[in-house]
Amino acid sequence: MSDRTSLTLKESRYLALMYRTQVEEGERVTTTTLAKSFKVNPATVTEVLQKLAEKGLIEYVRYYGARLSERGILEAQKLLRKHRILEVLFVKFLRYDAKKACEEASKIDFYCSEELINTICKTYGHPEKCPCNKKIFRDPTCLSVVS
Amino acid sequence: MSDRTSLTLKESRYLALMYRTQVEEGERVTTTTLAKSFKVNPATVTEVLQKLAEKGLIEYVRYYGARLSERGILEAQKLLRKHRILEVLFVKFLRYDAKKACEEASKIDFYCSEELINTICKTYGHPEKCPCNKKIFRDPTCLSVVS
DNA sequence: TAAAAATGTTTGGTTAATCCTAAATTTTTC
DNA sequence: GAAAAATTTAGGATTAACCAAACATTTTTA
Repeated sequence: MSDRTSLTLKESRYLALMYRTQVEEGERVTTTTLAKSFKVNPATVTEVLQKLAEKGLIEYVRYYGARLSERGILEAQKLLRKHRILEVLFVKFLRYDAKKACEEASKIDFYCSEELINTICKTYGHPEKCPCNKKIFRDPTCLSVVS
Repeated sequence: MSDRTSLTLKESRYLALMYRTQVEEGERVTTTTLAKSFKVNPATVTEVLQKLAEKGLIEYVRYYGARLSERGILEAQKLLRKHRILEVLFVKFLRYDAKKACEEASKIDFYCSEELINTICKTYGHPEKCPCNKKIFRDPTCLSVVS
């Protein structure tokens, strides 16, 4: 059986989307919204939300909606950090445009280690914004500068 | 249901290992060998081999062993190409040592698009060897040079 | 060469992640 | 407050991975 706390790919996608709606856009996260975004049946969303609540990543109120917990926010930021650092790499190093960079980042962000991401981050001098100008979150362990 | 031909992560790992034993070391691939390598029960290996045979990627003879088919060889080379190109990137760009580069590449190789890999390949002038000196296979569609 | 040992397969499970439909429940809206 | 809309529950299905134990085959060895 898997950790009672580790995230699956889909779960992490839910968190990231919830982060963008709740924190970056200040809107309530509803089941229907998520269902539409992920093109799944609302019943599926409910299931995932319950799982995320069990794992302590969201506070979930039946028939109302969900809100990221402290830990949920941190997890979402971790994924978004990975995603955005990869975007920086793809734009700067491979000269991809922002859209393509985003697409390719989406395929691997979840699987990249934090260590790898931090190395890239250092290489680019700890960038603060991704190519589409969104904030890149700090990782407190990612501070030194490449000599 | 998934494609009758597409590969899962584990299946692709089996192919890559079979490639290394069969093609690069000229040895027979046995169920036990695979079971030990992947630390799984032999019964699990048999299952995967049957699946790979169904998908036309290996020729599988009960009680004897398996041998990669033409298509299996191509698939294995695709994955190994991705893996090795990533190693080049991590060693040259991030100054990782070969071992660390291999570890990090293993986490994402399967998920990287061929297009991404080809862009990296071009950027490094179509390298022919990975940091541990193994051959990097050519992708016929990866020919042009970055201007 | 026959029995023992090693190897490999089959059978019959388990678990986890995703997803669905239909029915039931709750909330919202008119 | 009743109908409409949103959400959840109940009950399933599928697929990927895995395992143990029983069985089959091949190989070794005495």
